[in-house]
Amino acid sequence: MARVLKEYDQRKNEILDAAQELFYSRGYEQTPVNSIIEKVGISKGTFYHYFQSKEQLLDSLAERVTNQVLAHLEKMLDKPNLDAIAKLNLMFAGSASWKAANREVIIALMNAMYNDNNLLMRKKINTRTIAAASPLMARIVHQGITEGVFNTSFPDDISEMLFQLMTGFGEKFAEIFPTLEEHPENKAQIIKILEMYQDAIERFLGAPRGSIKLGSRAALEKIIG
Amino acid sequence: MARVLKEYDQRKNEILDAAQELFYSRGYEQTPVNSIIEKVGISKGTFYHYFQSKEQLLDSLAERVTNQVLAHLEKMLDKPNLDAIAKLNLMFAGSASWKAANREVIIALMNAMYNDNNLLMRKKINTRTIAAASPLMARIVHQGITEGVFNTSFPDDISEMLFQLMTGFGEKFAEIFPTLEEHPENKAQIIKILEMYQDAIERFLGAPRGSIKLGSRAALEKIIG
Amino acid sequence: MARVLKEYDQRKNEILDAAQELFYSRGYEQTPVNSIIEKVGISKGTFYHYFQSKEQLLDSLAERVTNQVLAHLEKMLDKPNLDAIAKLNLMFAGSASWKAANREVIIALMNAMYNDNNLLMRKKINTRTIAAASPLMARIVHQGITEGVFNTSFPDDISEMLFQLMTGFGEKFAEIFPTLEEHPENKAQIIKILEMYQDAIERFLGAPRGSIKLGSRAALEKIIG
Amino acid sequence: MARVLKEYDQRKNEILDAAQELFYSRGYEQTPVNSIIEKVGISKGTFYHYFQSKEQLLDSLAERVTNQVLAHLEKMLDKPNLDAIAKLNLMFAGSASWKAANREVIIALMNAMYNDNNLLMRKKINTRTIAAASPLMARIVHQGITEGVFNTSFPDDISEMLFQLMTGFGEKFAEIFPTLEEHPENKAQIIKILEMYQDAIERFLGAPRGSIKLGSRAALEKIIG
DNA sequence: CATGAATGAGCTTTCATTCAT
DNA sequence: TATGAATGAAAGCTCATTCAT
Repeated sequence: MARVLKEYDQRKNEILDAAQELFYSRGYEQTPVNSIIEKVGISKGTFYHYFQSKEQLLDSLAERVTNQVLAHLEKMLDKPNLDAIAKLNLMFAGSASWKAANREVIIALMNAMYNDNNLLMRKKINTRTIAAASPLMARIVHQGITEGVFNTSFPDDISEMLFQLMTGFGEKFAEIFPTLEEHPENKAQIIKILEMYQDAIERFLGAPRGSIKLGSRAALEKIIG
Repeated sequence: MARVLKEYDQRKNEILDAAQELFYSRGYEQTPVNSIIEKVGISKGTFYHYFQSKEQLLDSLAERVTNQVLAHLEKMLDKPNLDAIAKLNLMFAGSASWKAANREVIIALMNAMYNDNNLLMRKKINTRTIAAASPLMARIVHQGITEGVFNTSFPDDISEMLFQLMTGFGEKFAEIFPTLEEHPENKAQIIKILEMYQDAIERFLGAPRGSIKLGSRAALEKIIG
Repeated sequence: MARVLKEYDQRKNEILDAAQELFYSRGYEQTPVNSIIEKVGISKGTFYHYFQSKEQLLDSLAERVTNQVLAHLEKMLDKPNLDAIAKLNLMFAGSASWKAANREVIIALMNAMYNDNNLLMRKKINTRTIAAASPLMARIVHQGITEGVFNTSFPDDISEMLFQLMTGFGEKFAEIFPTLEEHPENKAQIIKILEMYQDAIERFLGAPRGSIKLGSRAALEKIIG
Repeated sequence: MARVLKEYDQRKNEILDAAQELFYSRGYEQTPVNSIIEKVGISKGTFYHYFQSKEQLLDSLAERVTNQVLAHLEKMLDKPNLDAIAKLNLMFAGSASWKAANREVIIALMNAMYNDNNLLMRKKINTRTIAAASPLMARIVHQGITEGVFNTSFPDDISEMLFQLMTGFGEKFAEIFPTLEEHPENKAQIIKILEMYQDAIERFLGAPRGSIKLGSRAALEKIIG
């Protein structure tokens, strides 16, 4: 193999990129180190020059994804004059994977994330994201209470539960979405479930009926047709 | 090895028993078929006589566990003159793993189930249980609506969400519980979270404040001290 | 590869035989498991069916060699009417590798055993042999004391030292022997060193001058010419 | 890493120092080049600038150790008016590792040298030391013969055998010494074996009874208590 | 029904050494 | 002199599954 020298960080990210794609599509356990290095075009030794083990690579990956998500969230929420409900809806809409424009990408993403081969990776990313994002969300909940639009006795602990619900919705959506092509009648069910989760979050937070949007109707229509 | 003849089902259940214990304690992927047959005291050939593959064994196991849980639930709910809230609380209390009497057993169970090595098995059992138990719960929700104590527009879909919440509480509990020995101050947090989940379920269902009990206070005290 | 079924012990010994030959000729560390299985004509899995690890194979091998040596010694010494000196000389002569008839075999054996690639195996075999054979030798020493031909205050500990000397002689012999072809004048040195070791053993044991023979002169001549 | 320029020999010795420590504590085969360069704080390239290969480093190390030992011996024996027995005892006492003051250091040294991971290094150092020190010892033996206190027909070859015995004693000592803490009763055995080796050397050289001391009783007591 | 020897592709990891900079 | 990214052959080992008996 021709020797190609690169900057440390660049090479490291190349490996992380390749691993992310492969882990998403095949799962962590089902992805041999060999596949990763082939994809990057490096040798075994180079891989282990950057990561002590395959598992450590998974951790690095989870860390990177979490940081990206968080940076995205923080940037999005950095608008002082937004009210709590707007911020929350922004958060939901922003983190919703469906904002992506086309079906194929979404299906790929769904298969990637909500796949039994990927439970470990998902768990790691989820745990880290929840830990890091909970304070952000807690701040929004407090703001909502101050604004008089939320009403809950558990502003600091509630965020974890909200994440659970969102994850739950994500899984349910991922379960039904791929069936739409063959069973267009399921479209109604998706909408119903969306409304159920929105209703749940509203009740949870004691927010006004119809205030919470897990995604704009327009965005949803764009995807599920 | 001496040849031992046994009734087909008995032998099959012996294998399932051994596998269950090993999968719980080490995880599915981390348990080689060899360990299972050693534990049971049978040969390779015998194992593959009863199960086509290791994965098929996992499925059988998930099915068996689900059936047990379900039988338990159905038996428990087979009391026509119980009101919906009583039934729901019975369901929560019954499925709560903490009803077990002593700390050690609970810690073992927690480590068994809420362990990253066991994500796949947990997922399979969860999915099956939710699918099978949702109709049961839906019936209770409908009963509650009829009785005028519940108020929701999604009586048929809500049960899945309720299971999610319960699982979520289980995970949170499993996370904090083992720390109690060293940090008794976390006891307050467990109680707070319990109350949060109860509050959430009440709000979801539109049930009266204080009506839902994820477990009696007495039972909880018995365990967390 | 065609599946060839064999009895457990037979196959195990086939593997030990192959390993012994390879370890002797190349050394333990320098012999990959792959070479062993190729030589035997079995698969990786079969190898690990019989031995948990490569190191465990080495231990088994050392054990087998030791047992063979010991069985040989015990059989040889099982003559009640032999006096101590005769027994000891028998032991030396018997264990002397040079009793083998021809040069090539001896050179091969020498290279096999007294080779820096083989230090670990040699050490393991030595340690085991010494531990097992010391009591045998101690008994002879005691017999000699009783017969009035030996005189030492350390009859029980001396055997280990005797083995050391024999090993030492073996190494020295192995060092000089291969040079004889090119430097026939070294023949005298070998004889001198042989006499030195004999003299040393006699002095240790307080045995009569000229009583100890590490090998008959005739046998030696036969080999070194 | 900042580029650090040092005198060639100084840097080379730094590498040798690090390697010596690591080889002693982990063994040659078990010490990767990476560990050495990390310890020294240099790069891969620098290492290979000073040593062509890892094996060549081992040889350099063995050479250095041998030279140190030899220099020590020569300095010690550079006293014209000492008689042969005194010189020999000085040699034994001087090379005995137990002259070190405290248990911990000795145990560390024992573990370092008499460890199966270190057979190769030990062999190399031994071989070199024996080759270099034998003439020194032969001179002492000749002196002893002249003085009428030694009596042997093999003054020139005997030294190698003496080294073997000393090594043998060293190994035996290393075997028993670490057990003393738990089994104080082994102390008597150590003393007995010491006496056996002294007796052997005396008989060997034809030296007067009680003349040879592998170490002063006082020094021994100081260590084994 | 039961045995257990046999398979072999596949895994992760190691590490002495090279070489462009 | 010095750096450290890159190499890649080779290692030991795992384990679900097969099949002759």
